[in-house]
Amino acid sequence: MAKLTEIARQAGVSVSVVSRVLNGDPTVRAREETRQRVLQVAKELNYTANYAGRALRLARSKALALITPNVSSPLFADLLAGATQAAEEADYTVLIGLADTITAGSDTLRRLVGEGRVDGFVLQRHDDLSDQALESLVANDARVVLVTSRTPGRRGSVVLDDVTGAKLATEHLIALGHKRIALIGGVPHSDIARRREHGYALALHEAGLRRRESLVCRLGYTPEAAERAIESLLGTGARPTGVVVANVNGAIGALTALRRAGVDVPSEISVVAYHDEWVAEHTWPALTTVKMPYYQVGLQAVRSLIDQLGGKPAQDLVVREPKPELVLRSSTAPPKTA
Amino acid sequence: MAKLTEIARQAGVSVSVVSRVLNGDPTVRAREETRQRVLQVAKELNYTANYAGRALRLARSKALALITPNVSSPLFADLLAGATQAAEEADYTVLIGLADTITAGSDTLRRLVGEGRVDGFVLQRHDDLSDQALESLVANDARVVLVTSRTPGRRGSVVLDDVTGAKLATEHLIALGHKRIALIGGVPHSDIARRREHGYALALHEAGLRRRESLVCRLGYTPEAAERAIESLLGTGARPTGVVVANVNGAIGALTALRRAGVDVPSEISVVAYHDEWVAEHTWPALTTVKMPYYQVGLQAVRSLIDQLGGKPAQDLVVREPKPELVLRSSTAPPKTA
DNA sequence: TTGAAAGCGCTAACAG
DNA sequence: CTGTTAGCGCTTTCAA
Repeated sequence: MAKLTEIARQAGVSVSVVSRVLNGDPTVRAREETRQRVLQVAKELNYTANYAGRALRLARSKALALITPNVSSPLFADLLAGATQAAEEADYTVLIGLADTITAGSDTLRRLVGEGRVDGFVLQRHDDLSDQALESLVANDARVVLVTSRTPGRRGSVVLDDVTGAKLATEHLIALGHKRIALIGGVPHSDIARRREHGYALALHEAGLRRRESLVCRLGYTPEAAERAIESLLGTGARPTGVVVANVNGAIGALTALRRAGVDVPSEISVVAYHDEWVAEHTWPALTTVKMPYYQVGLQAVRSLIDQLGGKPAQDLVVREPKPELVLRSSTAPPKTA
Repeated sequence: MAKLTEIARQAGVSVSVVSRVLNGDPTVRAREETRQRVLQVAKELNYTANYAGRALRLARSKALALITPNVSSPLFADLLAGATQAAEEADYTVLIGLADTITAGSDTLRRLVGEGRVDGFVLQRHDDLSDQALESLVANDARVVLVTSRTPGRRGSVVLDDVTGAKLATEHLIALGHKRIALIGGVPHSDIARRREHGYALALHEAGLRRRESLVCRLGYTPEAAERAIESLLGTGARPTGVVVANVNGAIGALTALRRAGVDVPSEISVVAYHDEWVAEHTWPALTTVKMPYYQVGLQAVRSLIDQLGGKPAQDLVVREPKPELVLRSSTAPPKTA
């Protein structure tokens, strides 16, 4: 790879001029002719700045890491796309890290920035990483922004408008005439789960419906957890006629469990899922979902992060646009007895 | 972050000693006492080597990129896990890149290594990137290994044993007594598709069954493509009683299309899919699949790559272990008329 | 308007 | 057994 000295030699100028011209240094004050010559030679030699040299000199890598518990989801793909977009705008590169290794005691994060591999990161916490663990990991580090989840006593996060989304899902069932509506939510101490549950409760409350503790399950977002939730729901005396599942994957599990139990969807029980992804179109019946603006979360998160790295105060953002959107498919219908 | 000079000062030795001790330089020949002191101080100061400094000096980043058209699949997660494992063994880091931007004219790849961000990459080509385009991109670059696909006239690849896998899927239907077996394969010019089709043909041939051109569709691996394939298959005079779909996602689309057409699976048509992933358990009916060793592909690919970077000649590998495995679920049964 | 030179943190060849 | 030092490619201050 061509380097600065090479360009300088061929263009008959010094390296410093080359560097300044190539970086569009505002104080270029180089003769236009010289400038053109430098650019010309750089192009001819197909110059690309050596990353390590620059990083060493600037003490900044211009790279960010996006840490997630799970890459293999279309939802993550959206998040990534948004993050990548924002990174490009600011000439940053985004690396992806698996959160498996991020546990309370781990110093993976500190190492990543300590080594200077990345300047900061966007962290999507694992659902069962406690608030304390999280805080001990990231403290008040300005080089981190949390996504989809946040933690008390710490600024720097971008989350979905979970309450509006969950409320929308619940309202859909209410509008269809359902009165006994169950919630299959996340694990008890997650703030995400709390917000979604709040949206659910809000919708019930506004409709004047009673919220029954026996109708809310808090086992988590996996298909298996939802299967167990359905089993317990079917075991109760007053079966729900509709259920909102706080996650698509859970909803898929719920459908499986209902089918196994011989309960028809939607005629006996309606199911609506939080989050939309392509499989929802291919389940049986096809899932009615609420689509959330994940792309925006990624976008805002890295913008925030870059702002923070630039010294701006950390913020806690809630993405409200585009608004949560109901995607009507076939898993919801009016209750039989309505 | 603590740096070498700092450690040297506190330990009362020179930087070179520190560097050698910390890197486990075989020629350490340092007094055990000195060694311990250095390690001690390094730990106290929580030292981590600055990445840029090292990369600049060594002219190697010790990082690899895994380039893929699609992160959002459990299959990719497996690949990644394998790659990460192998990378760790050799003290490399793996970055993930999206292949969207990798088109014929693009210099993204060249740039990545040109900048010195990565030393090489594992490339999973996009299905509709032609052989020529691919070759023009990677030429005979020793810093690249191709996964799941390969291209004539180029060494350095790791692929699945597609023919055995597809053969296994087909044999399963044959064993159930099916005679008219269709294939929903990949796009025509893909070498992956060719190998899978070959496995299918081989199974038919060994069983003495005739292979009918009207029963093989080559529209690609997406759910939509498979839906169209099913429609055309149902339109033909002699309907198949079993179909092997060369990809899970396609199989999910196939199930949707069959349901829409009112064709019962498996009583009227059996469906078996190539590749296993969690959704297969949750479709209706649950999909019988052939599970392929994706993890191993990732593992071997980065091992190969690291070998190549070390100057060893490029190889073309086929992963045969663990063997393709039939995962029996509910989408296959003997044909009605058997 | 341009050039010389220092120095980012590290490794390794060489000298003691 | 340990220290000195050059230099990787780059940016930037200072001088010309």
